[in-house]
Amino acid sequence: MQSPSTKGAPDHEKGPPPVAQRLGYLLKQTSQAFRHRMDQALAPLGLTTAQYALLSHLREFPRMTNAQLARRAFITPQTSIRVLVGLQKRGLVLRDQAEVVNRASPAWLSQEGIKLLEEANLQVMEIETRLSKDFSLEEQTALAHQLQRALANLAP
Amino acid sequence: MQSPSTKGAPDHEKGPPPVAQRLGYLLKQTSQAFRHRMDQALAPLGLTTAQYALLSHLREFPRMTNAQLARRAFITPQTSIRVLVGLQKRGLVLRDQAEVVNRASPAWLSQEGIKLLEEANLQVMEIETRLSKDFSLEEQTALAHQLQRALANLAP
DNA sequence: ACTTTCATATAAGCATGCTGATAATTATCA
DNA sequence: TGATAATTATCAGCATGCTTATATGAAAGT
Repeated sequence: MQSPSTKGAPDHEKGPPPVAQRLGYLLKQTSQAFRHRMDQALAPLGLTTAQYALLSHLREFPRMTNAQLARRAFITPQTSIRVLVGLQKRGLVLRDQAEVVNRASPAWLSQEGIKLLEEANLQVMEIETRLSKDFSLEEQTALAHQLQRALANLAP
Repeated sequence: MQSPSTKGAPDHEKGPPPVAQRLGYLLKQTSQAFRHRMDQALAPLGLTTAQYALLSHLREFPRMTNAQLARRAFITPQTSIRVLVGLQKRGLVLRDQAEVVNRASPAWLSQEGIKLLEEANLQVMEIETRLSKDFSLEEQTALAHQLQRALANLAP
């Protein structure tokens, strides 16, 4: 089977490289694999990756509003509100209507939420470690820096 | 604002590092940004990133069946069939029921599909280039290799 | 004071990723 | 041969990302 992209031709006539070799594709594949592992590890706790992420952010910075949470997680507020309300209905996250100031309603973790998050952290750190298990410290920071550069390059 | 994860404490008591510093999170963020750029660039052509990926795979290896396509793209066949049928309904992808062998129905691009893909490629290669615009060739391959290693580490 | 602008919350709809099902066909083995 | 296993296509349902849209307070400008 011969791909049309690999036929010899002058550069200006050549199409794009095979999908499997592109950085963007590799990035997606790796990130997807990571997400998949996370979902599998968290499922027994009744959590998804997005829910775990939201709990984690809220643990680091309690009393964030939905808008702040969304900015921190780099998702739209419409996406985060759904996850937030879901966790609130399960009693893992609390929000006090009485505290609403400027239309913004701060959220924080319940005791139950903190407990569940800590259980989840055990699973997640294992995956996080596994991802870079044969990376030296230098390689880990190199990867992080390169991803940050790539991210910056993509900014508008 | 002080995160609970950054308080000084013996290692065995310390919680996980801040979310924003974790490799998995950075990976997701970068991949998401890339996907976002892709969706924006492809929208004027009426294509999504997933549709573009499917068209690209099919251009490289025509006559793949849905199952083969899914394996190549590392997604489930249930996901790819939806995208495939959508493209088929728009006439960008063709599948001949008469050619069904072993229950498998091969797919390929219509002329229109090829044309649209080639337009899309112009946009996409620009983003792909932009991602690594200030990377030396060595840095590019280093990033690719590290992502491949991480991917392998995550494999079951 | 009135209007225009801004930030927030939240709903709704679409695409894509997943899992869980079904049905059909082929391959395999007892 | 007849039962069991594997492969394929495809449906349905759920979560999460996005965009578009609405409502409501707060702030700023004229």
